[in-house]
Amino acid sequence: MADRIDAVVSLAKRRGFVFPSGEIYGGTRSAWDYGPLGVELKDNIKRQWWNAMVRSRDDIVGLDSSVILPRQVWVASGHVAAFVDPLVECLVCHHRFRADHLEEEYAEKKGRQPENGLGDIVCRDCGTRGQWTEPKEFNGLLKTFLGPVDDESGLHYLRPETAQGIFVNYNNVAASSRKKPPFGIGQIGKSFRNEITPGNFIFRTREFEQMEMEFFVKPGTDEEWHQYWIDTRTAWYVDLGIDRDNLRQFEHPKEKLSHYSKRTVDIEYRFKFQGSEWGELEGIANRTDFDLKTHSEHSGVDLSYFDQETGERWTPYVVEPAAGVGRPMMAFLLEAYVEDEAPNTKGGVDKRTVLRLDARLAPVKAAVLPLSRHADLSPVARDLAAQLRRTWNVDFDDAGQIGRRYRRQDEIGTPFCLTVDFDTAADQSVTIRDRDSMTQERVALGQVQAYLAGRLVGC
RNA sequence: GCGGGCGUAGCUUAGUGGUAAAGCCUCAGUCUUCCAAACUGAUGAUGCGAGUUCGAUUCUCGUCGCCCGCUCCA
Repeated sequence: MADRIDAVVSLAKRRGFVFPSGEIYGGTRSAWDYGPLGVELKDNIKRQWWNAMVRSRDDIVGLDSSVILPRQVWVASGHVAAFVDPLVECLVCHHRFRADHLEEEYAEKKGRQPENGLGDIVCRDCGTRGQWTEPKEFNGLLKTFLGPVDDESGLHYLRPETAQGIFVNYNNVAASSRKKPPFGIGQIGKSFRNEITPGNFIFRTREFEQMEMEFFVKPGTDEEWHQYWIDTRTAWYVDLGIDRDNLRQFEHPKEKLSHYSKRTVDIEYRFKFQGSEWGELEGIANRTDFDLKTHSEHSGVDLSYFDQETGERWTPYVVEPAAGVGRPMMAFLLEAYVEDEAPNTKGGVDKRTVLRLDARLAPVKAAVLPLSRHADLSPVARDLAAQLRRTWNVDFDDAGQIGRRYRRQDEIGTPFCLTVDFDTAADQSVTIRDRDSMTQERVALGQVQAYLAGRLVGC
């Protein structure tokens, strides 16, 4: 239901997760800024990915490569050819098609090339023959010009994927870290694509962040590794709180595979967008030896591997789990968003909006809430918050009624609320309330740090 | 980029060719106040630009943004 998405988008803006970029100037299409809570959540997602994919494994190392690469990289990678499409538009129904696709379809159907080019081709949608605009180049790559002189010689592309930075550093990384296949290189960073239709909140944007890992394996073992990564990556989402029923694996049809891929499986989340129920979180592609081979050919630098044990020389195959950051973030928010009911002091029942985010993802781990602004409470509470802040992101809030403050924390997914009350001075304890179970425990001030550490494992 | 729909406080909604209204949120204050509903007060909007008009939030045009579709994919 789109209501749920609307509710999350609204919450995201109201509470400072995500803002439209450049809003005071009317906003710019398809760019979003991450606010104080958004940057924490996004950072937590990236940290969890990095921990799972790089830190906790001895067969994967990290990299942070440049957004700007030599132009030849994108020629070699096939992106210049694949991302620049000649598009034509039907003059009658205004639908757009790739000119080369139309001619291919014609040739496939009739067994011959169209004699008059597009003049022979019928619009797939409205049936009109030969009424097309001139083909227009549609470039999916963002351009920029390096150097003080603004001419073609300075033309560079912003990377449409982080992966190529890994491939061109393959030798550097393998040699310096003394890794040999099977091993991987992980990277988190921004990429840029001139998407024709950005939208659905942070789902598709022209500037976006990726978490990519290129895993280099011996040819012949690639399919096994591919399946391993499909399963491993799916389990990662489940571990961080996504219901397995809201995930599915989508097998790309052979004819729609990217220019570099032998097989690609997407992990999709049930976003329930209007018009499409499922949306991709992450694509796991078997890129074969396409990238290392093409860079070997274009650069003249040999990127093959000599296996000392068997005496064989081969170019590694690459299995690539490539995730977005914004997409999982949106999925985690949607998954966590619930409106439940909680009893109030008046004997009635209130609606409660709560983000049931995994504690590892929650932007704020704990909130310290003095029962009131009374002079006896706030100093103790501030000291406690300052102490905990050395370890976690901790909020302090003493404004207004206590119930309202609990709800505010629920709304941003804070797992624990610590309340300093009028007994605290006497018993040196605070009340710790759990977001999900709504249970309360009295914990001695000296034990708070240890109590939270036991419940915020991995944060 | 093209076609269609839509733009009033942070949110949800009123309203008018002549001073733009409310609820929620937010903020300040009161109250030994543990789950958004007490009391008092405060901030805050017609997306932007042009045209018609004595006067435009209202009518017209452009632009920007959002939604749907084409397309693309993390």
